[in-house]
Amino acid sequence: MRLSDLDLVRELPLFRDMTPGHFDALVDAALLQKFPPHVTLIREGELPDFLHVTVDGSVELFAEANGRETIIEIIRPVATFILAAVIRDEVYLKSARTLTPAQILMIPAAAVRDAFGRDAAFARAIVGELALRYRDMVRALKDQKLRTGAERLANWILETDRAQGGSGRVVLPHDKRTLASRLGMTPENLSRSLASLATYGVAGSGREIVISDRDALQRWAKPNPLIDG
Amino acid sequence: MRLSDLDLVRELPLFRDMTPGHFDALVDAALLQKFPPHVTLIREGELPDFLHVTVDGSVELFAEANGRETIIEIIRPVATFILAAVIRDEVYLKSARTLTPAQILMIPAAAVRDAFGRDAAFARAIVGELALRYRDMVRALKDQKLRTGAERLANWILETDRAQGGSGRVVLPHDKRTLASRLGMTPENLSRSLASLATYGVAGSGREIVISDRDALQRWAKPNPLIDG
DNA sequence: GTCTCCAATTGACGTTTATCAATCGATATT
DNA sequence: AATATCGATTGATAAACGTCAATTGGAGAC
Repeated sequence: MRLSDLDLVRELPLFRDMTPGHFDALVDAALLQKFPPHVTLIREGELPDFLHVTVDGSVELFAEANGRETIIEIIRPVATFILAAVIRDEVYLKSARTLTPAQILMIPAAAVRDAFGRDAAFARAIVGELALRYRDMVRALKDQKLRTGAERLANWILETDRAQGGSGRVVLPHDKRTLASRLGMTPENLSRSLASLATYGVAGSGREIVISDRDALQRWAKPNPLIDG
Repeated sequence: MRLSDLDLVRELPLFRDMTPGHFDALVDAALLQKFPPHVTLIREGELPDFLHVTVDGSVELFAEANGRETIIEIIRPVATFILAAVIRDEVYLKSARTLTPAQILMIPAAAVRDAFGRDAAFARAIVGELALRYRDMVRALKDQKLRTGAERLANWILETDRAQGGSGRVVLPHDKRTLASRLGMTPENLSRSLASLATYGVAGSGREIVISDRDALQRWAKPNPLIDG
């Protein structure tokens, strides 16, 4: 692993306050692997072997039922995923697949549980991380149950603009079909919803969306800090 | 607090393995209060003061946005709620309101955080609880995104029958409007969905639902252990 | 027992969303 | 440059869901 990558992992809230020796033990037991795009890393229903850390590239966590499939969340560097399954040692509820070429640090589940017992700071960090993730899921559920598709899209645009610096120019981090699945709609409806937001000064072309009248968009979308974060 | 109630709390996975002294300290700092039905205990957006434990009665956790309102989950004895907000010391994302007369044990947030630092077993239990709740939220989100309203209802009936002993007679634990909100639909649509399940041998009358052909219902509802638990 | 009240149901209608099919358009390939 | 490819868009239609209004029906009040 490149030193710079290791530093990035070290600075994650989950690992930041660990005793150096314990952190080294985790990293020593870990594997750093490169994957091409569209590779399945994890299949829902299987038991967890590793805690995964996305060092580079992005990963979609999705779930299937009946013939349908939906993206639950998208992981981008540097972040961990499937922590809850590792902690409980129960089957994955989601599958994981690379969206882009990706570099993933895989830490054996047993090593994580061991470090949890030894390192109080790590234990605290795990609790904080789990509570954060829980809250993210609550937000996502509220988003889904309390908003229409167009509203979810509008608020996603506002939120993503904020995350990208607030310039009013949003660059889509992936496919529109991927975004549609994350937002809980079909690609067709994403297209139509985006077109309908033109009324509020939103113009999309290719992978770029321009917000020309943020006030109008906000008035309509009613962003909510208890949903959008 | 009655001894039997205290025993019930003591047996919760969250407290079961605590050192007796630490548990007593928590309980000493706590308040046990009785509330009438339909009383708001917590308002979303406020900062947490207490970890709540439902000792008796049931509590709905709900959220509002725009003019809409939806139930995120329903807490029944004996269980804790809003643990994640207490851990992170961040605002509630959900409001809480009694559905029935209820007895609630309220443990000061500071005491919980203190016990977390002192008692390793308690820390482990908190992690387990949070991971469990996280997974419940993932399941709920999958339920919402991957199923239609009628499918959610059918699987809720199957799951509730199982929880009630599998007799094929399900007794609704609350209002139909409450159930509708939990399932993410309107009361009107719940009515219609239930009526449509007659095709698969489901008959509802008042607060009782009878499953006369479980196989047919299961074939149609396609229950999924990675959603329904 | 009758009345009142309110949840539940039913009907009619409009909106939101999904599905199927066709077309467009940008990118990559040869 | 012509062409193949695939994501994105558009159109038409149907299913799912929400809303408004009216009615029903059962539990509690008197």
